[in-house]
Amino acid sequence: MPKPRPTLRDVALLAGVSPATVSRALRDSPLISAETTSRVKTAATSLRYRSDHIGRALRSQTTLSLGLVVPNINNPFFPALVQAVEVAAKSFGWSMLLADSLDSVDVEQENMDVLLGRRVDAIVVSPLHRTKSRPIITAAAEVVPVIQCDRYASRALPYVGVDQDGAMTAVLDHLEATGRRHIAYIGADTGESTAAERLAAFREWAGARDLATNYCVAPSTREGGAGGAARVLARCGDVDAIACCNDAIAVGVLSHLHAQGIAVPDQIAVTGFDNTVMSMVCHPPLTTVIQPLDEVAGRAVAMAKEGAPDERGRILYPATLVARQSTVGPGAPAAWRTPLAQAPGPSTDGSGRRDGH
Amino acid sequence: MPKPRPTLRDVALLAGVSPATVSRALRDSPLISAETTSRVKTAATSLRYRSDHIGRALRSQTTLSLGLVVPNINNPFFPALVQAVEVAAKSFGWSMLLADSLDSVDVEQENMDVLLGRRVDAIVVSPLHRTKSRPIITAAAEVVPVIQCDRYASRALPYVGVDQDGAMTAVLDHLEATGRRHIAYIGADTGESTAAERLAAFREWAGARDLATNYCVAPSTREGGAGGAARVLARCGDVDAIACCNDAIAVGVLSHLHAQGIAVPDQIAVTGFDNTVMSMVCHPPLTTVIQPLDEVAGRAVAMAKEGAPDERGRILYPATLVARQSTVGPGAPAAWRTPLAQAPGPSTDGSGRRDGH
DNA sequence: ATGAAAGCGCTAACAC
DNA sequence: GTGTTAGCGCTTTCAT
Repeated sequence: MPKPRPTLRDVALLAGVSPATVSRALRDSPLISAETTSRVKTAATSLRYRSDHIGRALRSQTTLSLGLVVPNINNPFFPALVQAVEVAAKSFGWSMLLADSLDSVDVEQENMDVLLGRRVDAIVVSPLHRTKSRPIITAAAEVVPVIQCDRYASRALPYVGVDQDGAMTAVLDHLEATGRRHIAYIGADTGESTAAERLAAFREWAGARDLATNYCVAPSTREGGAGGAARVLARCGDVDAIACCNDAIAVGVLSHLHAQGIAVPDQIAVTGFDNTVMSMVCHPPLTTVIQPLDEVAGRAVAMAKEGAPDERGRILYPATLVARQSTVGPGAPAAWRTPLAQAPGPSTDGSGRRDGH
Repeated sequence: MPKPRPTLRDVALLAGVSPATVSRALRDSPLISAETTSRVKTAATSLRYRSDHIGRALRSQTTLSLGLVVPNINNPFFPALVQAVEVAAKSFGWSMLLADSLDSVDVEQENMDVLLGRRVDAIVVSPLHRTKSRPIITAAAEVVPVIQCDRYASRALPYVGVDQDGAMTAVLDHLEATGRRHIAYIGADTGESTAAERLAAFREWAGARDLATNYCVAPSTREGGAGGAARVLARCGDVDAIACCNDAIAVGVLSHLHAQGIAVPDQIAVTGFDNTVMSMVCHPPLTTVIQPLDEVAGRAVAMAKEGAPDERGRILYPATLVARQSTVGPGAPAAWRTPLAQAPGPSTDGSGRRDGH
C-alpha cells in the first residue's frame, strides 16, 4: 500500500526537462512550448502523477480550501446548505473542510482553531449563537476572511442570508388572508439569529394590528413544539392559528393538536419554516417557507473566495412561501407557491453598496 | 486582514531558543526541560502562535486528515453518518474533508482524485454503486487505506456495515408474528449494496416459506414508493403487508394506501428502514430499523487510522427493530424495541479473524 | 523557452 | 537538553 508516490521531479526526469518546466507545463503556462508541454503531460500521465497539494500549498501560501462551520448537521435544515457550499467551492477548485459544532459554542471555538491551523483560505460559518459566537468569529476574521451564512453573530462581518422578516410577515399575511384572527407564535431559542428575527417579525406584525402577542419560546424539537402548543392554548382559548419558527416545532404542534382532538386546519391552522422533509411527510402537510439555499451558499462562497474585502453589508435573499393543507384545507389546490418578492435577486443593506461585483 | 502570521521561528526568537526546541516543547517532548517548555509556551501564547499544519504535513508526510465520500448528503440517512465520522476523526486530532458524490459515479471518481491530491491519510467511503464504484475505490486503495462504510463495492477491501440480512429478516419475522401472511416487498435500486442485501434477504425469507415473492424495485423517493405500492397491489389482491427498503419508499407507500382508502395497519402493515425523521413524523409512524451508526462510523474511522493492514473482512453490527403503529396498530404500546442480536458487538466474516485488535 | 537556485514552515537526524 | 542542518514537494524569482 505505501507505494511511493511519484513526484514532480520524477516526471521531470522521465520527460527530460527540469522540475520548473514540469510545474509550468502542467499548469499550461504560455511560457512553455506546446511540444514540451505535451511531452511533460504524457510523462505525468504514464507515471500516474498527481500534484501534491501540500507542497503547492506551502509554497504558494494558499490551500484552495474552505472551512464550513455548521451548528449541527443533524438539524435537517443544514445538509442542503452543506451540499450547496461544497458544490460552490468545488466549482472553482476549492475543497471543503466540514466542521460540525454539535450545538456547542466550545466545539465551535475548537473548530475555528482547527480550521485556522489547517490554513483554510476562508471560512463560511453559520454561527451557533447571536452573541456567544461573536468573539469566536471575530477572532477568526482577523486571520482569514469569514463570511456568515444563514445565521449571524456580528454586524461587523459580511453576512449572506434570507430575509426572515419578509418571510415571516408573508406567513402571517397568508394566515390573515385565509381568515385567521387569533394567531399564536411558537419561537425557537432566540440565541439563533434567525429565530430572533422571526420572533421579532411576529411581534411587530401583531403589534401593528393591535393584536395580542400570544407567543412562547420552545426547544426546536417536536417535543418542544408540543409543549409550546399546550402553553399558547392555555393562555388564550380562541387561538385559530399557530405559526412556528421551524418545521420541527410545527410537527410537534400538530401532534399536540391531534392528541387534543383539535382539527387542522379546520379549527387551528399551523405553519412551519424551512421546507424540510418533515413538512411534506407530516399530516396534514405543512405550509412552510423555502429558503433559496443554493443562491445563499453560492454567494457566501464567492465572497469567501474574493476575500470580501470591503463588503460589510448584509445580503438578503427573498424566501418563498409554500401553502399546504395545514393552512388551506383539503379542498384547496395541493400546493401553490408565492414568491415573497418580485425581484429574484438579493437585496443589500448596511453597506450602502448595491449588490453585484 | 492579511496580518502576518507568527511562525515557529518568531516564537524561537522571543523565547531565546532554537526553532527545533520550540517544535519539541510545543508537542511536550520529554526531551525538553519543564522550564524551557513553559517559557516557550508563554512566548507562543503571547504571539498567538498557531502551528502551521501545511509545514508540518510536508515534513512529516502525514496530513492527519480523513476523506469521507458519501453518495448524497441530502439523503436523510447520511447526515448522522457524517457527524459520527467527524466526531470519531476529531477524537484523535484528525480533520475530515467531506466529498459529496451527488449520486454520480463521475463525481465520485473526481472526489477520490481530489482527496488523494490533498493527501488525506485515509478514506472512508460509502460507495455509490456495487459494481460501478469498484474500480474507483480499488484504484484509490493502492495509494491510501480505503475503508468501505455502510455500503460496499469490493470484497477485497475492508468494510464496516450493518447486518442487513439479519435486520430485514427480523422485520419479516415481526410481520409474520403479528399475523401477516401475504407480504410484498418494495426494494430500492440494487446498485446500492444495502438495497441488494435487503432484497436478497426478502427473497430468501419468502422462498424458505414457499411464499410468493411479490416484489418490485422502485426509486428511493416517496413517488417511487407510491408507484411501487400500486404495482405490488395490482399483482396480488390479498397483500396484507408491504416491507420497504427504506423510509422514503415506505412513506410513499403510505400515501398511496391512504389515497386508495386502505387502512394502515388494519388492512395492510407497512415497514420502513433507517429510522429517519420521516418514519416518526408520517402517519401512522413507521415500524423501521435503527442502524448503530456511531459504532459503525467509529470502527471505520479507527480502521482507517490504523491503516487496516491485514483486515480484509466484513465487520457487521446488528441493527435494532423499532415497532411502531404502522404494524402494531393504535392499541399497541407506542414504541418498543427489539435488539436483533444478543451480543451488542460486531461480527466478522470473510477474514477468518475475530473482531478486536 | 528553459534551467538553477532559493525558500515556504516545519520536524527528523545528527551533533554536542 | 538543546542547537544545527537538511529537506519534505512545490513554485517562483532570476538567469540565460
